[in-house]
This record gives sequence, structure tokens and C-alpha cells, in this order.
Amino acid sequence: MESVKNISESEWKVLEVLWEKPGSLIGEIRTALADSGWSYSTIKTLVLRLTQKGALYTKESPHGKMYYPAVDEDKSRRDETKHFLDRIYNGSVRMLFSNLVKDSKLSDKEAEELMELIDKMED
Amino acid sequence: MESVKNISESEWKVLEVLWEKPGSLIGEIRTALADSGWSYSTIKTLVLRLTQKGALYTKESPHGKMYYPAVDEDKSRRDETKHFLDRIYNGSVRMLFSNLVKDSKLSDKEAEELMELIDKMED
DNA sequence: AAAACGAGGTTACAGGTGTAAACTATATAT
DNA sequence: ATATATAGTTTACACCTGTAACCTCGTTTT
Repeated sequence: MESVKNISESEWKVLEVLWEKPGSLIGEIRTALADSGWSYSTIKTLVLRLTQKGALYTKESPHGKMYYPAVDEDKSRRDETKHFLDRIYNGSVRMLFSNLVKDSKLSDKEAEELMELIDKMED
Repeated sequence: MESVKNISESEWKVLEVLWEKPGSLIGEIRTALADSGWSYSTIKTLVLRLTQKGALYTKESPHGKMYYPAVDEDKSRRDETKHFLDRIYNGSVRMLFSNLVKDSKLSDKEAEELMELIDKMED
């Protein structure tokens, strides 16, 4: 039950469906992704790849396979977040925020408060 | 001088060098990336690709080409950030933070203050 | 029953990415 | 001047990713 690395952007969307409704049948995944623009084939490929990567597992049911996420949603998000922060902000939440604050409409005072809280948060 | 899309993770590291010291010669880029583990060849490839993508431009100098970033650092970071937020947190800074706060040592009260500021920031 | 549809499996194929070697021309060190 | 290193250019190559098609069984619809 581990952190499976290298989940692509498209695969992530499939995972989201299963976090939302674990045990979905392929047809349900399909309808959940109806407005993705993907063909049924594509969706099956993504599901297959996720399974091969160990990010999904299946159980047989009378109606076909039921698909379950094998990775935790919050954990996966945190992993992605860490990777993102490392990549773009040198691992610093503070740096992320000082950038975000730049095009926000927080007052200077508010911005300062925010930064203090963030510093506290980051140890 | 616009937002060039699709800068890869490796290319990003080269860009960082040039944001830090615009006008670097290839050799300087090389030394700046000494502990990346990349061969000189690899570095040249990355520089080439960035140039082809329009993310760098060059000026001739007596010592060889000088390389300059053609994209703004803060802007690029913000673009990446937006993409990340869309991908992972449904575009919501609030959701990102409610996740980050989970394994931080902020008190409930502080967490609440933080969230308020973030809400204000996001409109 | 014949046609259409869905599930599962296999195969495909182009473009991006990480990672480099090879070749050439020039500059530098010995 | 000769060997070496550097810069610039071209070529390579495997893996990942987006995006499917095709084939084969069943199941459902007409």
C-alpha cells in the first residue's frame, strides 16, 4: 500500500474517479469521465497502466471487475505537493506563498500575518 | 516574451541557473550544474531544447554565446503553480492548504486564521 | 437470431524526456 | 606544435505519455 510513483496527469484523473467511488466498474469509470473527451479505449488503457503500476487493484464481481485505488488520496496529494515544491520552490512553502501573495489583493498587513503563520507551519 | 509551455523538469533546472545569472556562458552553466550528475553533453542538449522552445535566447560574445532566459521567473513559477493546483487540488489553494496543515504543528486557532487569509487571498 | 454494445486483452504509434555519444572547429595548456 | 579541453551541432535511443484501434467473447437490444 505504498506510494506508487510516476502517475501521469491523465492517470491521475482516473484515480480521482476511484477515490470518489472505489469499486467502480469500468463502465462507471467511463461515465464518470464522460466529459474528458477520451475514447473508451483510452480509458481502458489508463486503467490498465494504473493497474500495472500497482496503483489500482481489482476484485471480481458478477458484473465484471471492480477497480479500487491502491494508493491513499491524501498521501498521494502530499507526495505530489512535495515534489512540486521541491521542483519549483526549492521545497519552500514560504517561497510559494510569497509568490502567490504577489498577485493577490491581500493588504501588506495581511500578507505579513499570512507569512508568519506559514513560517510557523514549516517549523 | 511569453509563457513558453512544456518546460521539463530537467530543463527547469537549467533555467534556474540562468535566472540566477543571466548571460552565462555554457561553461558557467556547466559548473553551476556540476552536482547535477549530468554529462556536459546532456547539459548542452537541455540548453538546445530550451532555445528551440524559445525559453532562452543568446547573444554572441568574444567568449562564446551568452544565454539568457526568455521567460520571467515569477511568471513561470506562477504558471507552474496554477497547473499544479488545477491538476491536484482542483485549482484550490484552500484545498492545498487544508492538506498541508494536516501534518503541521499549527494550533487549531492558527490554522483557522491561516485559512481565513487564504480565502481572502483567493476571492 | 442478427446486430450492436461492452469488457478484457493486445498492439500501435507519434511526440516528449532523460540521457548521452560523435564530429568539428577552435582555444588553451604543456 | 601538439595534446587536450571546450563550444557548437547533429544524431541516437529507450522509456513514458496521450491517444487510440483491433480482436474476441459475452450480453443486450431490436
